[in-house]
Amino acid sequence: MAKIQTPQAVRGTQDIFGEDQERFQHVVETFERVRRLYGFKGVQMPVFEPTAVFARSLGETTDVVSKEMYSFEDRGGDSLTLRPEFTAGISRAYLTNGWQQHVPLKLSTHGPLFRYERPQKGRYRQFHQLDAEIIGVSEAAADVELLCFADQLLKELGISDGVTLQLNTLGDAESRDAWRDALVEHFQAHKADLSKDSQDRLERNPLRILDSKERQDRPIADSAPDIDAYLSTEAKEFFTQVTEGLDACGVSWTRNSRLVRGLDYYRHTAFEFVTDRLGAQGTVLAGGRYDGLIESLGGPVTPAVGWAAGIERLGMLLADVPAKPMELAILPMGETASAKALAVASELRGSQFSAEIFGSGKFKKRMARANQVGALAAIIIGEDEMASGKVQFKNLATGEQTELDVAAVIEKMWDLRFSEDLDSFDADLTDLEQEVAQLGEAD
RNA sequence: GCGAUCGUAGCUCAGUUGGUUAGAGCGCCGGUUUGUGGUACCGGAGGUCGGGGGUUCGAGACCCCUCGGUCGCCCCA
Repeated sequence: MAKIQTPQAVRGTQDIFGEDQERFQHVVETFERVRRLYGFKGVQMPVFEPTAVFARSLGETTDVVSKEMYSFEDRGGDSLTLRPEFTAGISRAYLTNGWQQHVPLKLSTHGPLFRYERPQKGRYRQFHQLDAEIIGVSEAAADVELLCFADQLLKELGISDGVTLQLNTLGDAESRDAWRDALVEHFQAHKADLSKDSQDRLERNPLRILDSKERQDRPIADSAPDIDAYLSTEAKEFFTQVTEGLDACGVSWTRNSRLVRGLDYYRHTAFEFVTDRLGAQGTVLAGGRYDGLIESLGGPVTPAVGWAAGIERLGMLLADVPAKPMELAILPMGETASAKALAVASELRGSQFSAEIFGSGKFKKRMARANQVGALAAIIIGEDEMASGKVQFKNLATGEQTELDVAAVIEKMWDLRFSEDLDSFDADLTDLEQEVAQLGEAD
């Protein structure tokens, strides 16, 4: 029989395992913990939606819709699309489930998204995001709360160093249109000097010329008018409330008047947390206010703000994530002991201790393995122990070994776990004391 | 979609102007040690040199195509 060629993984997909998985998991767990602190409810969304959900909300002409979506016909002939982002699906759910009754609605979710793009580091065809949205609040307080959440998340992940929050306002619809006209006029006057890409953008998406990376565009983009002169009184007031709110919460930010969004439904606040540590994929978390989106899906005018963050990108910025060590390693000797090992393992696990059986291979090897997984102790079960009903309990830190029954093992483990916690508490305390001492010296 | 660059063992990489049986370190398995973590020493497995075609007496190396990674552009988290 001819041997078949093993199929390859689909381009731009990843098999996340080992250290990468630890990083991924750590990002998600931190997000889940912090979002509760802010009272965001979790929500699970379908991975695919009718194509219209994204086509309408993102706009038919955007790159995402026109060339990056995974769209297909199902067996019933309906056009479906693997979600390229969360916001549109959440807005659809808000309308189809009548979630208006829960307003103000604070939602968070995370999961895979799909875009047909050229893969690079930190950029995949199936990628994963964290997402947070506040629907139904038109006040700037929602924008501030969302940004505080984002800021705290990055701090708790330990990656806020070198990441800056860039902030801008796009004003309300009226301000935005006035500014847009002024920009088009400005760029039209310099059209001949713009790059070819930007000349295209002038037709399609003039705001985007502002953040062009093309060298020849920079002088023209830099000399373009800021929105400030075109902001209505209300829009100006809104932005002031956002920035004052951030200052009050101790969230640092910088104004980037060139930061824009291409889509029409974006209003007021636009922001990006940016790092220079990821090359071209510098944006780590981004979002803004999208008061016009739900209306574009056929719903009532509904204010909303949200952000999304790339899990892979956050994971890459993380310092080493220590793997959670296994607490107990069980080493049975021989057939009957193997059966006994399973029983002992379930008893230990039932008492909330993590335990793994290393049942095959050389004993010496298994002992080394126990050490490698970071076990606090090894439990050895052999002929002698089977007879006595006890096990050998070896503390792997001290090398001390005693014969105990399982109940005594559990007791001993509580002590061990407690003293571990105490040690790490002491370490934290020492760190704190040092910080305080340093602060004292600084004064 | 455009441009550039790279692809040799599980991983990180050597491999001379084209020349015999393609190497090293780490990791893995085994032995010295039949029920105890480390070190050392010894041994072993593991490669259709990403894939296909071409040039040549001879290709891991040169040419073409293709797949994939990476870096820019576009777009975006």
